[in-house]
Amino acid sequence: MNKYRTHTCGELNQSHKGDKIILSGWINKKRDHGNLLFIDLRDNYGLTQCVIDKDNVIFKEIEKLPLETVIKIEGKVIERTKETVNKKIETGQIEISIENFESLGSTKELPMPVFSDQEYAEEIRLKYRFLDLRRKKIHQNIILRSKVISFIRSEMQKFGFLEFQTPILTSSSPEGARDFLVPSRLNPGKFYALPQAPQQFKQLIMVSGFDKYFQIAPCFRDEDARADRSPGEFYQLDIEMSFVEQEDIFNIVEKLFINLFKNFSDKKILHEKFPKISYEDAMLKYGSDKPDLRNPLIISDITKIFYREDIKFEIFKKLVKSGSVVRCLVTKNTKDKPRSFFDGIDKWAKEQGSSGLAYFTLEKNDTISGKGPVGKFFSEDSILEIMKQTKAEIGDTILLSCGKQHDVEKILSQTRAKLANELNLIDDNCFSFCWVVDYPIFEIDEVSNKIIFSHNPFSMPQGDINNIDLSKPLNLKAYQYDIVCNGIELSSGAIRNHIPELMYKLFEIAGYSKNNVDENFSGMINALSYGAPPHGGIAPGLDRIVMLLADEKNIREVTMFPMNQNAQDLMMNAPSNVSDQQLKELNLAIRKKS
RNA sequence: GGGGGUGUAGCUCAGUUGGUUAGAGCACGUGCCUGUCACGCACGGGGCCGAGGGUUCGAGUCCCUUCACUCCCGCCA
Repeated sequence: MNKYRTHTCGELNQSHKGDKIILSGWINKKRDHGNLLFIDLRDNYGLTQCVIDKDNVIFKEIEKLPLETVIKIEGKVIERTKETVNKKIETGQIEISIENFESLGSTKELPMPVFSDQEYAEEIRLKYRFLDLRRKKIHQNIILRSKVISFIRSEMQKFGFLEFQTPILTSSSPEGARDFLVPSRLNPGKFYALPQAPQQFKQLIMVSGFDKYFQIAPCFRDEDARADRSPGEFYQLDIEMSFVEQEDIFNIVEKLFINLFKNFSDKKILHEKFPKISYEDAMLKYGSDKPDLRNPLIISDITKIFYREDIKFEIFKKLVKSGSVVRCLVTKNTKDKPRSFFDGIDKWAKEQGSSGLAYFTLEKNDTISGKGPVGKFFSEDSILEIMKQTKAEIGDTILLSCGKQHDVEKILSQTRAKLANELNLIDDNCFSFCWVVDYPIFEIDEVSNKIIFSHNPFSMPQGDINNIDLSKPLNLKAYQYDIVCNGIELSSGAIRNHIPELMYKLFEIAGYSKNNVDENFSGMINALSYGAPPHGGIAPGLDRIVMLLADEKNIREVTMFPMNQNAQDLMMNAPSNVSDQQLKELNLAIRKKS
């Protein structure tokens, strides 16, 4: 209790009847009857209706206050009559009879209303974020975020993890995303980089013997934004453990996630033991390494069928002979969908940059046949074979894509999501987690045609580490894994490669010489040479976890002060120009645009 | 870097085939109203129709250019 309030706006009820109280908060809403005025007073904790009539000398004054003025109200708690109780708010059993008030903070005309469930343009919301954050939904989202972080901290500590901070100013690394750079005043011409993740530090923490580490870690990547990706910065629950195998990490993370999601959401968790899907399987069955398992549609490879004589689909057959694959999706019982539906899907697929989708619906009269634009190319026998391989039944529709494997995977993955959406196949009231495992260490870069690391260069190859066959690098799998929930990639992690000699060999395959590695990863490689424990970890994205729990589609809805798509903070005017003096101290010159 | 969508009052939006004075709700101002909780009623102020150029007798509306925001692709080990 102080001079501003005896209670909050969310706590008064009949038990306070007759009490003299003081509340402070914002004027959320006024209902002015001329001789009787209702004010809904709002603070972080709730709403309380306050009432005053014209007999009070301050009536005229308080009547004039605009919405969102901050006021202090002194008054008495009155029990409402039965007819006037408001069941929609916590304090609806009572109201405050206003005896006196004081304006604590006046307001200019509002650029956006606070009391409204309407959607507003992003620009105005970000510029006046402090107003936007007063609004109920986003206010609750931010509170949820805080509670989620507290919960995670307490769980991790219970599991025996220690929380450490790692440097924000560190060195640039050649692998991965574009770095944010910070010029060094004391070392002219040199730059720090903000960490893309505390990857090397967390491994160094293990080498230092701390055994189990976690951190709610800020990560900085200078890449373009998406709805589920903030520009600039985001947070990870960074975890690393010593003397562990992949399965140990899985156990900890599954426990944490099940507790977390059960605690903060009523949605059903489909598999409490997260299914494990190999990268290869995921790419085949879902066309993506972040499959939404709520979606029942599965992709099948039917390339081989196109070698049959009794299929006359010459375009596909020709492509298959030159190395293309044919894969398909099956929609159940869609025989009554109008032709325009599937033509629309085909048209959409072409707009996504693919060569389109062929389709036919399985029909049975005297014989089984394919109905639709390309159905006539398939004999009854060939259709039976397709039905066998895809488990399709009469009345189902087969949608086919033919092309390079990578392109087919991509378009069928998108089609899978689109069809599920349009056919309403996804139960939005559940969470479906899975592990994607067995990632390849290397892949071929499409542009340069060279072998590059497909994910993390620090991951441990699978197999006997004393005797790994490096002759076919593209076949090498890593102890590398992702958690996916409802089609959203929540995190990736790995058992790390803690053996310098092996690391040099892998880097060599990706085109880095020993000197090169020594230079770029000196901190890591040096540390690993002085008795490093086997270790591994993972780093779930915190913002995306909160997004799922808050049931939001956009990451800015769970971020307090986000930047816009062009990485600008409209409220603080960042980034901004700096003085010549500052530039001079940093030995920097701005190059004029040509 | 590329593609899509949007841009009209402080906010959310409508605006017909190109037609004379650009509308509504909320907010704001004035007045009326003693039980509302999205209070109600009346009146009022408020607009470079994102910007620039063009077509036309005439452009919020059609064309071109450009800017801003947003979604997607590229990118994000």
